[in-house]
Order: sequence, then structure tokens, then C-alpha cells
Amino acid sequence: MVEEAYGALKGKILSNEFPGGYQALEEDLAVQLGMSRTPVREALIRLQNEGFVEVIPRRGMRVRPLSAQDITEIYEVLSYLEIAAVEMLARRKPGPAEIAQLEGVIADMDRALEDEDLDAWAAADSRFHRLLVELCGNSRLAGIALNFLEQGNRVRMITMPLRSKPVYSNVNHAAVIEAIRRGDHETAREIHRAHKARWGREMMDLLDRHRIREV
Amino acid sequence: MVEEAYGALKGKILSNEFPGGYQALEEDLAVQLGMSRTPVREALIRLQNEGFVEVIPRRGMRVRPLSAQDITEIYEVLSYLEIAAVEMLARRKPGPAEIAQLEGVIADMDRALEDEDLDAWAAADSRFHRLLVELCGNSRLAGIALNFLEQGNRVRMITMPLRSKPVYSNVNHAAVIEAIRRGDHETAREIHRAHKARWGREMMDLLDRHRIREV
DNA sequence: GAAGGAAACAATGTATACGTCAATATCGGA
DNA sequence: TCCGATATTGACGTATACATTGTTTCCTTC
Repeated sequence: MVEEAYGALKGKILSNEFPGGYQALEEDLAVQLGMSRTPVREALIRLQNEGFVEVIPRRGMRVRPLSAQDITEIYEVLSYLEIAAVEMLARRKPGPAEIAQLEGVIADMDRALEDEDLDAWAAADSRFHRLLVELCGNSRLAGIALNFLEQGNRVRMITMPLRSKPVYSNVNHAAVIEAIRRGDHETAREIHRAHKARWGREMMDLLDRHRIREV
Repeated sequence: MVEEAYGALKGKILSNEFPGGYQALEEDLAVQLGMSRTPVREALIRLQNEGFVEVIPRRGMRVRPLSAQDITEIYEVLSYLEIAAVEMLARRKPGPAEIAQLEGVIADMDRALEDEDLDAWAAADSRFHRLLVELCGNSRLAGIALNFLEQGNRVRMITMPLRSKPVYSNVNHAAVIEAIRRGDHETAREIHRAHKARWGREMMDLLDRHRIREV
């Protein structure tokens, strides 16, 4: 049941059904989920460790709002982790099956872009980044990076509708994969570094221009 | 009380009083700590999230033994994180007070080396790495890196007595600080990268030579 | 003697009860 | 009317009770 509570709560947070600043009492969550406080509490402890919520005595849990500073931090860490993952992936020269997986996701991204289906594109792009870190060969790095990807997605869900078509992402990703296939870890790293830097800048610009103070 | 349990258990794990593979039942831990199972459980959830233990149904908690593969992963992540921290630190050009802090720790390391006091040296070296990541300016990166530093220390406690005097560490660290002071992030990063790579290789060699399979 | 099944036991996962502490509201006095 | 003190409410933190489930042991049968 703690798994059930964890999944349900995290889902609501990631989908912004529980937006930043949302508060709820343990008791209420327990009733909502049809269980007692105990498993809810245990789920909340996990979510707190992962940085999604904070548990405040007598105030219940509170979904941590992400300030501009927080978002900067998250993107900074994520950049370093993903760049590391790309470098490691290129160094270990993944097999054709793994390359095919990555290319499949890129194909999805291309298709979504042609169809102008932003939701499908976002889903595929998210899968691409997940796949990158999952394939890097270091499960610990993958675990941390996945957590930060999820936090980043919370932000992206807000900014996605505000931005223009992300055409260059697909090109960059394809180039990264090509470099990874060749085992050219320096090129792969540099392309991905530039990509993450540009993406981060655009995201912060968007938040700034739309006066979004927190998410 | 959950803080108390968390601190006590983590302390025993980090000091190898609970070595890798150690098992204990929730009930026994509760009695040992003079509290009920509830706070112990909550502490164990945190320790599990941080990778120190695993909770196995009907087997209680088990301190996760670190295989050679695990140690490689931990050092790899730690390297990337520390290198990122050093680069960030150099970019933001810390003030004289922060530089003085770092130099103070280096002085401690030098003194410990002259006195041939390996324990003092290890403590100071550990403080140095902690400071590096704490000063980097990104609290999230610092938090993760601290966790991995602690896991790394578990390994170092084993290998420390097996190795020769770590003279070159002090020199490297001093050079890193000098580069950070100048704001020369590339040099700082490269020195630290080389340092971490060498250290990691030596550590794995030691484990290999002494046929240490897990910690 | 070995294998399979059943029963008892043991440890967890969940629910519930209770004490503590903080926040808020109410009442009295200035 | 406003301020302060006290009382009451309510939520959490911890303890405890209970049900679930896996494991082990013992007995029976082949």
C-alpha cells in the first residue's frame, strides 16, 4: 500500500494536480487513498527525501514550490549528470539494439514534430532523456538523474505551451546518438553540453518573460 | 526520535560497526535504541532511499554490501559531482573567507602528514571534499555529493591502513584551491579530474591486490 | 529414508489508540 | 474596543495491537 500511496501522490505532483504550494493533511490523504495514515506517512518520507514535498508538523505535507533559484539548481545538476551519462555511454559504445532504441525515440520525436503534436513530442523527448541516463551503465547515476528529470518535467509542463516549436532538439539528439555510435565521447559530450545550456537558457527566459515566479 | 534512530544507525554503518551484510530485525533495533518500531521504520526508509540499507520482508534490514562494481559506480558518480562542484566554485570566485576555510583544511592535512597521523589526515581530507561541494553554490548537488562522500568513506576506512602515505593529495588540493582563487575553472577542473581518476585507480588496485570482494 | 503437506510460529505491514504540543478562539479585564 | 491569558481543539509523533504472509519444522505416507 505504501507503493500505491507513493505512486498516486507522486503522479499527482508530477502532473501538477498537486501544484507547488499545495497542502494536505496526512489524515485527508489517507481517506482519499482509502488507507490509514501509516502507509501515507511512509510514502511521504520517500517523497520528502526525493525533494518533492516537505512535511511540516501540524501542517501536513506541502508540495515544494520551485523558485527560479530552485529551477536553476535542478537544471544545473541535471546538465552535469546528463552530460556525464552521454560521455559514459559513448565510451562504452552501446550495441546496435541500444542504438536502435534511441533512434526509435528520435523517430517518434520527428513524427510528433511533423504532426505538430506537442504532447507526443514532449513524451518522446522525455523518454529520450530517460533512456540516455538509463543506458549509461551506472545505475546510481541513472537513479539520481531520473529523479531530477521528473522534477524538471514539472517545470516543463508549465513552459511547454509557451514556447515555439523545439525543432533543434531533434537535430541535436540525433547528432549525439551519431557521436555515441562512433564512440566519440568528446563530440557527444560537447553537443549535449551545448544543447542543455541552450535549453536551460530558453527555459529561464520563458519563465522570466512570463513573470512566473514559482512552479 | 526518528532523527535519533537515523543518526545512530547511520553512524554505526559509516563506522563499520554494522559492516556490509549486517542484518537486524526492526524489533531488535527498536529495543537496542530504546524506542518502538515506528521511528526505527521511518529511519530505515530514509537510509534505504540513501542507499545504505535494504529492507527485506521478514528478514529485517540489511546493510548493503558494496561490491567492486558498486564501489566503481560510487566513485564514478562522486568524481563527476566533485569535478562539477570544483568548476562551479571556480566560476563563482569564492571570497577570501571561503578560500581561507579551504586553506585551513589543507594546513591540517599538511600537519597530519608531517605527524604521520593517518586518522587526522583522513578526517581533514574528508572535510576538504565536504567543503568543496558545500561551497559550490548548488545545495542539491551538495546534498547528493555528501551522500556519496559518506558511502565512499565506508570504503576508505577499509583501504586507508593498506596504502602508502598520500603525499600527492595535499599538493593537488592546494593547486586546485589556487586555480579556484584565480577563477581558472578549466585548470581547477582538470587538476581535480586527474586527482579523482588517480585516487579511484589506486583504491580499486588496493581492493584488488588484497582480494577484498566487498565492503 | 525421503518427500510432501499441514500447522505453528515469527516478522512484517497496516490500523488504531493515545499523549503531546501548537495554534486558534474565546473570555475577561483594562 | 483591544489586548492578553487561558482553554479547547486538532494534528502529529509514537506506541501498541492485529492481521497477513512467508518460513520452518514436524508428521505422515509412499
